Amino acid sequence: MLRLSKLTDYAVVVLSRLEQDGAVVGGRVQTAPGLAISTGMAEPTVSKVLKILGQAGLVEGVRGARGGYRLARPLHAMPLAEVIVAFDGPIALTACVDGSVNACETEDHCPVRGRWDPVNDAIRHALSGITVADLSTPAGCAPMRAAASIMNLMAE
Amino acid sequence: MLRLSKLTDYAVVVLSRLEQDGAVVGGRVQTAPGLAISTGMAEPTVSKVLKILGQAGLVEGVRGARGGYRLARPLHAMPLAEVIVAFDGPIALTACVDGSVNACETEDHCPVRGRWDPVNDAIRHALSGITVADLSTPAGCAPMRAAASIMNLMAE
DNA sequence: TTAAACAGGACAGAAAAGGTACTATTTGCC
DNA sequence: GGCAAATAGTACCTTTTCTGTCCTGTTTAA
Repeated sequence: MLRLSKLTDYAVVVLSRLEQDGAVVGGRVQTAPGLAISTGMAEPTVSKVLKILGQAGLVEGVRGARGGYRLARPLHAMPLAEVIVAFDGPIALTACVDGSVNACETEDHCPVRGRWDPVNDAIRHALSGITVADLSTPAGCAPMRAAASIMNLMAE
Repeated sequence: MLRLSKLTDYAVVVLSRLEQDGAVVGGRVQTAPGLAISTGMAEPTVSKVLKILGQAGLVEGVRGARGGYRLARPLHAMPLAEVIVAFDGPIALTACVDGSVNACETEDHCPVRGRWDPVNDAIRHALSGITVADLSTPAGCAPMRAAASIMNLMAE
């Protein structure tokens, strides 16, 4: 139906892990290699996720030796929509969107112009109440080999 | 953010056009070539859209000479979600969601597993109130700079 | 000075989407 | 009965996008 990037899912995992590791606001930092190990994901992939999260202002990167990442905000103050936007970009309903403005000029038949906006708004509204904290499990959750599983799933 | 197939958009156009042409329940039928002309889309593409809509039970195909398509239901009784499902499949937020339950045997380790469900539900709920009729405009439709705007949004 | 770690960009392989073409089947009409 | 129109289904090729990885540069604690 609607597709999210896998990186978005990874991001939630990484963010959850950061919180579990105490890499929170004002806390100590966690390195990308460390997160790669604890999440079971490949290190370059974790790095990529963290870089994007950093650009989005969701995590704070500390450079240099003894550097790493920590959450820029508590997860419960981090709207899921921000994560999605960071990885998937703003709502993009393909279609009339595809260049060729001139091709569309001749078509005053198209009854759909701009009509997806209510849908987009509805989805944004639906997402507005959800934070990353709502997607991360409580403490009891053990480290995840899941990443490997996820990759297997991807393989299909 | 969230991506829909182009065909989904085409479908809304075609459905709207069918209604405009009076190809409604119990009405006359409209042919795929005819719809291609009136919508400005390529004929094979229109055919593809109509076939899928037919399989989804949203339009009724009449075979043979003088055949064509008509709406299986009024647009206001046609949830947009059904159209989306027909073209984009059920909600599939990354890996864990679609199929292959057994591949995720270590599911109790995955902090995210099943956690996207609330998101999916929220989106489904948001869409549940929207019908195709809500997306089809009355006759005098404005040209599309809106599409260009959307495109710019996407581009970033 | 060195090493650890982030930052940024670039790239090849893989997957999916988009569009098209071809064939088979059905059915109204002469 | 035959022809033509139109849907139904399938398969294919091209293009685009995604994914994951690598490389180089920059920063900074020890």
